[in-house]
Amino acid sequence: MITLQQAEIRSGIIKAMAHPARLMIIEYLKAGTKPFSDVFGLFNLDKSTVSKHLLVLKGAGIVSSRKEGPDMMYTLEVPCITDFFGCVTAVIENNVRRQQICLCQERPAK
Amino acid sequence: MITLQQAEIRSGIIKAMAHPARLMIIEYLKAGTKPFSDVFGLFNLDKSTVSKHLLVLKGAGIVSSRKEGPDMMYTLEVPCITDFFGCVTAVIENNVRRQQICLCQERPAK
DNA sequence: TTTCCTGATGGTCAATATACCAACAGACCA
DNA sequence: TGGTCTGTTGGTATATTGACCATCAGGAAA
Repeated sequence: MITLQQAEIRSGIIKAMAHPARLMIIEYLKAGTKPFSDVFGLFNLDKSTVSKHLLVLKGAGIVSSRKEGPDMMYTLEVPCITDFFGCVTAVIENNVRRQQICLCQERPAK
Repeated sequence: MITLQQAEIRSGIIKAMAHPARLMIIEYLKAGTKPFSDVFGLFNLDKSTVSKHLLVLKGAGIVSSRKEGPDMMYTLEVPCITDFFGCVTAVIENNVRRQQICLCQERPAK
């Protein structure tokens, strides 16, 4: 059985992924190292907000950064992270099947 | 590229995992269906707190519940979730290697 | 030097998450 | 009918998160 301390460390990593913007950043960096400006361009968010999201991912060890000329380059350190999304998708599909959530439209009132 | 809507749905699942107690519950239920009382016994937490954690996991579709006699039985619906922990462990080990965190003891002051 | 350009940091505020205790609800037993 | 066992729900207090704006810091260009 996993200890509470182990669970806390793990949840630190998972918390870092638990935000839509950060998931999008992870997906985006899967294609390779990108400059901050490209990541920023994905969102309608303040620069500071995007910077902080990247800081969270960096703090968790999921991405790394390195200065390159005027740009700050961000790299996904642990690509296996994205393998997990397959399972998350399985959860979502299972939920849809069980009609716990519906992505298409409301069910007609009975 | 993943859409914002997809990212929001995914992050809902991941948020549900992003708590030490809920990670421990997931690990625990990997061994099979268990009654509430067993899950409760893992923690020094109020009954209501454990019940709410289970509700979060259930809401995300990660576990399901079913009444069995006097007990409420909880089942892990998506065992692939735990495969992910291998990657999380890889992140942690990478962090340790890079000395971003240290599980053993403080480095001597230089 | 002064002026950009790039991105990080600090402050603040609203929303969310998480814990506890207390009270409740359903099933079964006395 | 009341008591007990099981787990859930409601209320509340506190901590954390995430957004914005404003400001700052470092390097390149004028």
